Amino acid sequence: MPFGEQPAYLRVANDLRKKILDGVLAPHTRLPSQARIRRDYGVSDTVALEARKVLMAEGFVEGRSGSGTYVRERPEPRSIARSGYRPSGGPSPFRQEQSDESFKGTWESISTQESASSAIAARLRIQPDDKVMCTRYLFRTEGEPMMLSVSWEPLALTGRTPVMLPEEGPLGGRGVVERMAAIDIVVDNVVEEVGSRPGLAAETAELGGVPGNAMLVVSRTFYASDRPVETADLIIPADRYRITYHLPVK
Amino acid sequence: MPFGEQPAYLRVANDLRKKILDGVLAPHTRLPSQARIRRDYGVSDTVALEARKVLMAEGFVEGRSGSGTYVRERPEPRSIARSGYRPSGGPSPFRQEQSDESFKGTWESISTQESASSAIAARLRIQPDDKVMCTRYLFRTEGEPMMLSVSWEPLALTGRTPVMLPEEGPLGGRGVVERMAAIDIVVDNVVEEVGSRPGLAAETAELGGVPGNAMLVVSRTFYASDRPVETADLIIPADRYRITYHLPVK
DNA sequence: TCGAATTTGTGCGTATGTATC
DNA sequence: GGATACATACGCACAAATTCG
Repeated sequence: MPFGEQPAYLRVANDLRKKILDGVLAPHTRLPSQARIRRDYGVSDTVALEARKVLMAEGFVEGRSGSGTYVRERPEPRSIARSGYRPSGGPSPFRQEQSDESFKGTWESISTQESASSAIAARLRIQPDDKVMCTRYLFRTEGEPMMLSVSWEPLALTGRTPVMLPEEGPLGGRGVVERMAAIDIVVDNVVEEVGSRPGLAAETAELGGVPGNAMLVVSRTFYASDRPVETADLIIPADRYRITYHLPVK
Repeated sequence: MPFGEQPAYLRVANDLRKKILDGVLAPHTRLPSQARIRRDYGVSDTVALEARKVLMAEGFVEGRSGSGTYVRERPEPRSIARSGYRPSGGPSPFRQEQSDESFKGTWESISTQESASSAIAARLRIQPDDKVMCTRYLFRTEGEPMMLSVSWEPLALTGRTPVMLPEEGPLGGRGVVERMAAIDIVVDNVVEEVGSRPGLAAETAELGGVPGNAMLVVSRTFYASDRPVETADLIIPADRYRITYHLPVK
């Protein structure tokens, strides 16, 4: 690569990106195939592959094995409502009610009993290696994977009660607040810490995208007055979703 | 790759990631070189390269040409409180920027009168090209740039009042809620939308980092009952900060 | 100061498996 | 089934940056 030039795979990626942004390659259309790129740009297979990888990492295109590489739609990120504040009186002019629907999708979950890591122990204010019930979720909306979630509950609270398993029994899948109420624990406040970090390979494999795509991570802890009763990490693709908080101002 | 297995480059990446997370490979230490990975894991050059690329995309390591691939330090992001809910009813929570420890710092600002873009007009529910007061902020904590902010207020509300300029006059720098109260507008709720996107060159130049580094973007709108009175974008480096909401559970 | 060895980053050609059409 | 396309994988070459004797 002579001085001052950029790598061939970036030159190809830049040209294809420009065509996408200019609308020459519209959403849902197929990118030139790897073999086609090789001929069109006079580059090797490797360069054509690397160029496609760049656009995939940037979220402009997605590869479908056996079919082709397609330009992705880049819709305005959808909002996920994280608090249900309503102004008192009158019909609410806000749209959170609709965003709430986004959580009405389907989900899969699996629960396992584990020992608390030091990080989780600190969040739940228990001792490391204390037993916790760990539940992993994959939420979908309209069949599309939307959110990964890992939840931890101290077994000291729920062990040997009907709500020990979050998704089993009469209150299965009813949420932390209702389940805890059933064993006389009043959940009355929650702390949510919102951050963003690159997605891990295991996460992007489930939610779509490639390793490194930005994820929104919500670390949520429910409290019964001052006592933590559940903590969870919610992992959400940052390019497709935003998180909305509606708060009163005192 | 037989059914049920994962690609070799992910197997290698997973193993190296585990060593980083377990502390076997501490920050600032060198990862095994590509040639070394090839021998250690019995894989090809391509696989070793791809594995390193995964870890680089995930932000765990950074490559230095000619020198090696090094484990990055990952400092725990600091929290920025965005809601001052107190179970016992403590001090008034608005204008966290000043009352909260994490925001004890300095800021610069500059205000200009502008015409509302269509996006801002929609957020403030005014007509495009209506006049707005636009104020740009750069917040610092301990001298470190922490947050960029751009705020818009409809001049139809504040024009020809003492609070027209957010940072001037007797209530300068006192926050939206107090300033609006001075002209008999009761700000009683706020919506914050948290998202993440790659930082633009202009933003990373002011906040540090390189273009493409993830930024947390909070789109905040203050309302007087259902009327928008101010909207702002807060732009925060995602690798250094998280945003904390403390909420009651109904 | 010089030069050799190492390491990353880029690039090439090829082969194979598997998904889709 | 055949053709096409993507994804993974192997082996190699070379330039640029760094390290070290």
